Amino acid sequence: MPPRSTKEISIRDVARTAGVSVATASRVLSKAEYPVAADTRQRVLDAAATLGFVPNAMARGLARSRSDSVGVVMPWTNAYYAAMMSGIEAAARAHGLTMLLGLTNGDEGRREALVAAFLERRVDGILICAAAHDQRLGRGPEEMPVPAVLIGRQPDAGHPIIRTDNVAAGHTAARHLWSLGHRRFAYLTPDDAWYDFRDRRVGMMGFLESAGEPFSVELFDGVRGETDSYRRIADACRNGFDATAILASTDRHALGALAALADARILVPEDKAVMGFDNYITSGFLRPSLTSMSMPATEMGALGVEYLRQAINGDAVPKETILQAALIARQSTGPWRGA
Amino acid sequence: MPPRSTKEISIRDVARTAGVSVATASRVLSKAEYPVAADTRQRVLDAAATLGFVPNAMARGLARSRSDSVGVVMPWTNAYYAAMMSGIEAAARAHGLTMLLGLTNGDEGRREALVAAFLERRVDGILICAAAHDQRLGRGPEEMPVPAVLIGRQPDAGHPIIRTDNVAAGHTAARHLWSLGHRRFAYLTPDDAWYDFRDRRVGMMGFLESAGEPFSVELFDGVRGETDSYRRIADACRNGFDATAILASTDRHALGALAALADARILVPEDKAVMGFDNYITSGFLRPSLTSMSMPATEMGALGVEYLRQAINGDAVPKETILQAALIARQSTGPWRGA
DNA sequence: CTGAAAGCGCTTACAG
DNA sequence: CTGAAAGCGCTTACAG
Repeated sequence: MPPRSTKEISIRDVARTAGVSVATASRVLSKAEYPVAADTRQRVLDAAATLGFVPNAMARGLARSRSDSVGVVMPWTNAYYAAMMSGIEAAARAHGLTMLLGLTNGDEGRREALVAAFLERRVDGILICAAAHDQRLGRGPEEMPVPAVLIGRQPDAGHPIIRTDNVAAGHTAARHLWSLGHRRFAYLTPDDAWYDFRDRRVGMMGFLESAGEPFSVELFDGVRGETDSYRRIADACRNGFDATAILASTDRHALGALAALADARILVPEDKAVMGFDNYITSGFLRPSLTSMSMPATEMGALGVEYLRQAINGDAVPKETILQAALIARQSTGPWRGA
Repeated sequence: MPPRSTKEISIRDVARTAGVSVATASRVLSKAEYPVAADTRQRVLDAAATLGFVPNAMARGLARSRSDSVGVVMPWTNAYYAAMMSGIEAAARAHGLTMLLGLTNGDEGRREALVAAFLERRVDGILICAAAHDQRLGRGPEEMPVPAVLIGRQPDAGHPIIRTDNVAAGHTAARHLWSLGHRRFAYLTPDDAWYDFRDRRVGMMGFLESAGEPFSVELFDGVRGETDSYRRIADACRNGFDATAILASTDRHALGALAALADARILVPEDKAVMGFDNYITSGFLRPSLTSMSMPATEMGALGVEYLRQAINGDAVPKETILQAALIARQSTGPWRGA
């Protein structure tokens, strides 16, 4: 492999070829508004094109103290975060920002390492997408030399935050099941340490307690994924599982539950109803199709970048923005035989 | 919002505080191996810590002509690419590389724009993850000032490429269905323009033609997603659909087919078998669970970064690396009543 | 083991 | 409308 030429062609070469100063070349190349004689401008443009000039963003960033980039820290790349990422990327592109992506893979200790790395790269802003379970407080605005925006419920570090009203989502979900006649509920969740899952449960309980009729709730916690969910519900079915409405804290949990019920020959929705959160793209094509609360992941991502841009421009940003989830009713919740 | 202090604390401040030259400060701060007197080193480290020094990666990159970053262009953030991204991010982190991410959203014209943007940022290498349908040739190694690696089948632009043997995957899939007794096949696909989907079909045909017994294949093409897939199979069911083995070019297509069959009261796998590609995380929890060919997406991503690193170091990289998909047999393909 | 100095490629007051 | 020059914050031969 031949060594790549050590000297890149620079704005100085462009200036020389165009017969102008570097200052002028810089102006036509990057200050659209700056007044430059038309023919001078053209000469510079031609020279740049001929030489195949590719401006060096690091040099530019160094000179301007601005990198036109944003750092994004995310826990994983599951469907929920993938949707968020898609919203972030589109908005970043729209604003001419490059997106630096870092994943914590559930190790929230890595979050600070990622933020530090982004800071070395002098990103203009940082987007921190919650791993819902982290109780740790990240650095606050004082220790953060650039604007940061949080997406998803997480400890209040003092940055603007965008999140979904999961209490309301849980409330809506419970009300939907209740309206179909259900009074005996089960709630499937990994852990109360995950804000979103706890909020959904709290919302459910809130509705039930305000409904003014007797009800029961069986809590299944420590449920990690679809496999866990499957096992727990399969076990329950063998031991007189009397809940008729299973509210799963995610569609993936719901999927495990649906599979367990199917294998136990329990009909959905005739015998028991199942409902989840996230409205995974696949959920409408399950049989029975899965009722779910659709989360505004893409919107939160796009809004996060928008806020970041505003903050970078020195504009004010709402301290807390709360979006709502939407009920997508499907076959898994009704018509229910008991109703 | 108070204006952020315009002057960041620099290595010069660290040097001054430590009572050494900038050169020495630089050496202890970024050349671990460089011989520096122990106490001098400590003074620099202390000064840096006290001042809260955060090295400026743009300045560093400018001086070293190296950014320690890689650009990644991806079509979307669906589950397949999300897995790939996860592999890329982990490998990049392991090598101390920052990942810049750009999405084309299916608009392959944007690929070149992304590459150009990455080049301005002077990434050390570029990973181009195929949108399988693009026939356009990207820039070749001559027009690419940094190493590039392609992931996924795409036109040969001359860069090292890592891909999955989809012909073999199609072959394996067909053989699996054949071994269960199926002779009448259907293949569901968006379009032959997508290399992966065409290769899977070609592999299937190759197996069938070599099997030495009569067979039939009904081709469903132009099938875009699960909704399309549902409609097409629902239609077929109404019009004497005689294939017994439905091979879908992705699990999402398979999902639509499964739903259509369920709604038409056609039993899977008793009456017809269904099989897909991708082995989506959910496929094992469908009822019937879905047999699928598992793609090495994460591995391809990780390997891509590995190759990039080698190329950046000037080491040779295999021109073409072909990984294999794995058969994950589940209920949707058997035991089949006809066998 | 340490330092002075040139250089990386751009931008931007400042002066004309 | 244009240019000379200083500066952004680091690295690295070169010399000692």
